[in-house]
Amino acid sequence: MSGLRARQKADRHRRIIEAAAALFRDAGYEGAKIETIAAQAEVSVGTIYNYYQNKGDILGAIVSMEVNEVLNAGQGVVANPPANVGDALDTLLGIYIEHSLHYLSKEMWRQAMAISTQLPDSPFGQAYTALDRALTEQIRALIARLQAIGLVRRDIDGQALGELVFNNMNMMFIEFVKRDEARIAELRAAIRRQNRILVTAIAA
Amino acid sequence: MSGLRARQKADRHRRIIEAAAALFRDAGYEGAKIETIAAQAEVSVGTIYNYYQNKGDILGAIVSMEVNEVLNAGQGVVANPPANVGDALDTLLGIYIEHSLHYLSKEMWRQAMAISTQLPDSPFGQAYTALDRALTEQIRALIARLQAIGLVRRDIDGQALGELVFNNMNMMFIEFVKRDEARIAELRAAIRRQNRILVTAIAA
DNA sequence: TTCTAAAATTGAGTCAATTCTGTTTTTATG
DNA sequence: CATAAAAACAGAATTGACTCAATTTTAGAA
Repeated sequence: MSGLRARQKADRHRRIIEAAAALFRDAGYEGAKIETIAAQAEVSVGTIYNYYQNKGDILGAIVSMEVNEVLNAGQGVVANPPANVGDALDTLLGIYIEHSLHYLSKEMWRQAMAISTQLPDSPFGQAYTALDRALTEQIRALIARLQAIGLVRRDIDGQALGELVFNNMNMMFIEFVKRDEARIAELRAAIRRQNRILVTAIAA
Repeated sequence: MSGLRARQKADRHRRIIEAAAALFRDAGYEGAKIETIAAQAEVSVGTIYNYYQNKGDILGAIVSMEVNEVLNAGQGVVANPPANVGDALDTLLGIYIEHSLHYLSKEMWRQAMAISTQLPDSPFGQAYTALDRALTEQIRALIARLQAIGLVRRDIDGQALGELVFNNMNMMFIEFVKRDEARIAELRAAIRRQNRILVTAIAA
């Protein structure tokens, strides 16, 4: 049961994703027609829908890969954070933000975010929510680490703080991808300014 | 130039919105077909597209009315806030949240939010961004008021704090509308818990 | 090898948003 | 009042995501 069929399946998955990624990049999400993706991937339209529930799920698969890379990169910071609360947060969030436009254009992010709120119960909608949670959890882990080191007061509610920091960054990121002319440097500066309030409140 | 034509125009606008609102409520956003809205409003499909760029903009008009009511209600709190930082924030955000499901179902919110990120440059996309800014501004105004009264430290960056509070609430609200079973009371409690960190940091 | 049931693929067909083009209504002017 | 230009309307045609019944391919038993 794991021979030819499984190999073909994996291969078709890959071909579909590659075709879609290329087209999303070149023509934008709306501009990429399923029919064209199917032709590029050398499968039929029906087959695409056998692999993904809808167009959004194809984008979802690409987004998930991207965010998982980001999560991986973040691990390093959590394990070995800068010896200063503000810098630690800035470094972790900086990784998230700088990585974010590596494979995905702002337009792709806009679509992905839109789909995840529009269809929260679709495979991608659930995956996206899980990714958000994973990012929140990583921030919370960083805070816990800083508390352990003694850089953050122990009596701070780490869970609530992690949510606050993530929610703020995420909302700022949403606004960022909504404006094509917005620059990463400005985004990071704005978030730093907002976090400064927190940093002074929680530093040990 | 301001006689019959203008009156008919206003009347058609009203009829379209009323028909759409009723249908969105009964059949959901996706379930409401433009053709049906047109029939209900006694105009043709083409006419609807003469008044609104797309289906989302119709929903947008409804959402805007709702949010403007909320902004109005918020004014009262800003003018006369509870004599305690935590309660003041909780009261204002509480008004936002409690009002939010008055005319709009969670499904309608999901669609509205999705459209506003998907098409940030459409009429509704821009209007939605403006509404977000207005809410942020109102929170900032409350903070300024609390600083004037002496309940919040004067050296706090009111702008950044306002953004932080709004962004966190908004993100929590997004997660709230994504889960049909989520309850308002839990949402408010979670936000209160997050804000507690801020409150202790900024109270004079 | 040959056969059969299960799994997967195909692509023409459906459905609903949006566009397009010709017609009608309104306004402004002589 | 007549009339031409401008604005708005109607609804048929287009478009593109998604479905589904028929066909093909695969796995494994005989």
